Amino acid sequence: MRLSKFFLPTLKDDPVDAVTSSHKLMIRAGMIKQLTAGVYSYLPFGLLVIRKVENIIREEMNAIGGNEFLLPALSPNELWAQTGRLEDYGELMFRIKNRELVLGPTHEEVFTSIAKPSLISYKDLPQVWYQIQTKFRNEDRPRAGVLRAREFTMKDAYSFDATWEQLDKSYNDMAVAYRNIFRRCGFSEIIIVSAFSGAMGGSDSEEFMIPSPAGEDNIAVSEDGKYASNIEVAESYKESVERKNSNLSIEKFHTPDIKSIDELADFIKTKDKSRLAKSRVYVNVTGNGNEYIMVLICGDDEVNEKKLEKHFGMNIRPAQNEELTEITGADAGSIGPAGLKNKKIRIIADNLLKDADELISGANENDYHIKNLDLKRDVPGIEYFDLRLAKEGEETADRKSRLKITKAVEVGHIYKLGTKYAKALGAMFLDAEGKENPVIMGSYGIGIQRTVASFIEESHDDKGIIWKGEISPFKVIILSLGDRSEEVRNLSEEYYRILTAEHKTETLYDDRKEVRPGVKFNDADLIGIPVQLIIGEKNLKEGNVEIKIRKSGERIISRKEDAVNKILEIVKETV
RNA sequence: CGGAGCGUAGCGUAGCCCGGUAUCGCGCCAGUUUUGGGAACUGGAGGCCGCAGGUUCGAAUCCUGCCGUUCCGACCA
Repeated sequence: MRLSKFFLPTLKDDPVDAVTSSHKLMIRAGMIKQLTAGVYSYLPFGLLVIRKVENIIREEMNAIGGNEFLLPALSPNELWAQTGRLEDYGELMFRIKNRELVLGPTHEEVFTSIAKPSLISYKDLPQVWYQIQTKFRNEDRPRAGVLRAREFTMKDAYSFDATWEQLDKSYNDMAVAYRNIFRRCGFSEIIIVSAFSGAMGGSDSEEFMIPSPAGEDNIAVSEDGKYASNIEVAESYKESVERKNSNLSIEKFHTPDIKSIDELADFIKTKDKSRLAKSRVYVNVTGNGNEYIMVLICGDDEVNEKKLEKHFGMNIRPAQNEELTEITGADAGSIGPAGLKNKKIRIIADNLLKDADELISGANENDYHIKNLDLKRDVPGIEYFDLRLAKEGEETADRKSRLKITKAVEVGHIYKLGTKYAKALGAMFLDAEGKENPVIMGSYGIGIQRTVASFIEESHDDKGIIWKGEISPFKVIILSLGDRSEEVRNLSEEYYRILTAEHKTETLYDDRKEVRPGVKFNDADLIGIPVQLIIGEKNLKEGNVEIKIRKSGERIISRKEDAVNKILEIVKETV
C-alpha cells in the first residue's frame, strides 16, 4: 500500500479525552474514530489489524471443526422472553423503539433456535458453531476507547453435545484453540483464570486474561502459578475466628460517632478486627417482593458481592440508607444481627465466623454497639457461606503459596452452559435409546477490539505502537526520503515492487511528496510497523540503505543489493 | 445509576468572576527558501462560542432547563 493513497490520519498529540495508552495510540495512529460514547468507526489501518485477529480466530475455530455463521444483530423480544433474559439483561440490552426487537448483546438464543429443529438426533451431535459479529450492549459507562464499548465485535461460539463427557471434550478443544489464538496474536502473557459465569448461567467457566493496568478485572494468581482465579470467585486461606465458649452475656456499650470498623477498632483500642463483625444489608429484588439479607463478615474483610450473587442471583443490591433505618432501626455503622425488630431479614455470615462468639457488632441503635455476641446462641437460623473477598498476599486455600492480585483485561471467556437454553427453548434430541434429552451447550466468546487494544497496551513505547508477528498490519514500511532525488525515488519504487510482487510481503510505502523526513520517521514509529527500510541520499551516495528495527531501535546499514534479503530474514525472525 | 469535570475552527486552548461581537498554537491553502527525527518567512481560508429559553440596549460571558462527553465508583467480551 502506498501511503499517498492510504487514509491514515495520524495525530501529533494525544487526544485529551483518552487516558489509557491503547486508546490514545489507536486514535493517534488513525485506527479508530469515535462517533459517540462507546461507539467507534474503524478506519482502514485499524480494520487491517482487526481482520488479522479475526482470521487467526477463524483458522483456529475451523481447526476444531467449527462452522462459521453470520446471525442477525436484530432479534425478536419474544425469543429473549422465552429464556427470561429480556428481563435479566434489563437496561444492558438495547431495545428498538418502534418494533418489538432488540439488538443482540450475545447470541445463545438465536443459535439455539437454529439448533432446535436441526439437531434432533444424537447422530447430529456434537456440533461447534460460531460467528464473528457485532454485539450491542448499553453499557452504563463506556471506558478506555474500545476496551469497553457499546458496540463491539465478538467471536461467539457455541457447542452442542449429547453427553456431559462430550461437553468436556468440546470445552477442552475450545480451551486449546483459545491458547493457540492468543499465542498467535503475540501476547507475551496470557493468564487463564477460573471465573463466575455471570448473567449467562452455567457451571465451569474460565476467562482469558491479559495482565494490564488498563484492565477492569482483578485476578488472583498464586506465586507458584498453580492457582489463578478472577477475584470474583477467588478463595484464599485465612484462619477462622475461634470459638471461646466463654458464654459471656451480651453487653451494650456507648460508641459515639463511631461509623466504621476502623473507628471502632481505635475506640476500643484493638488491632485485631476479626472479631468486629461487620454487618451489611442487601436487598434481593425478587418477583414477589424484596427479600432482605444481612451479611456478617470479619471487620478486616470485605464482602465479595459476586459470591453473594452466586447464592442469591443477579438482582441483589446493597440496601439504601432509608431502608437500613427501616429494617434495623439504626444507620449504617450501628447495625447488627442481634435483636432485630424485623424478623423477616435473613442473616448469613462468612464461613470464617462459623459459630464464633465474643464478637462485637452494631446494636441496631445509633451510637451503640454490643459485645459478647455469640452467633450460635444469639442468632438462630444463621447460615454460613464463603463470602469474603480474597486479598493480596494471603495464602492460597491449600496453604502452599500466596496470592498476588493483578489488574487484567478479559479478552476471552469460555464456559459450560449446560441445558439452560436448550430446556427454555425446547432444543431436544433423541439419544440411542430413543429417549428425549435437552442438548448440552457451551458458550465461548472473544472480544476482537479488546484483543487489539490489549496487545497495544502491552506492546508500545513513548513513540507509538510496536506490532509484531501475525497481527502486524504490515511487515515492512519503506521510507523514501527526499523526493528531489530521482535515484531515491526509483530505488524506493523498486524495493516496493520486489517486496510486494515477488516476495508477497505486506509493505507500506511512504511515498508522500513534500513531507519532511522527520514527519515520516515519527509516523513510522507511531504506527509501529516492525521493520523500516529507509532510503535517503546520504546513505545512497555510498550505495547503502538503512534498516531499522522498530522494537529495539537497532539500525543496520546495508548494501542496497543486500537489503531485500536482510529484510526478509528479519521479517521471518519477528513473525 | 451515584459523585466530579468539561463543551469556543479539524485538533489543543485563552476569554467567562467583572457583559460591548472571539485569543493563541498545531493542522489546512498559496508563494519563497529549506530537506535524515514533527522547517522558516509572508499572505490567506476556516466559528449557529453544545442546544433552547430567559435577563439586558447588548450574552461565549449572568440565570433556568436540556443535550452531549470525559473521569472516579456499582455491571461484562
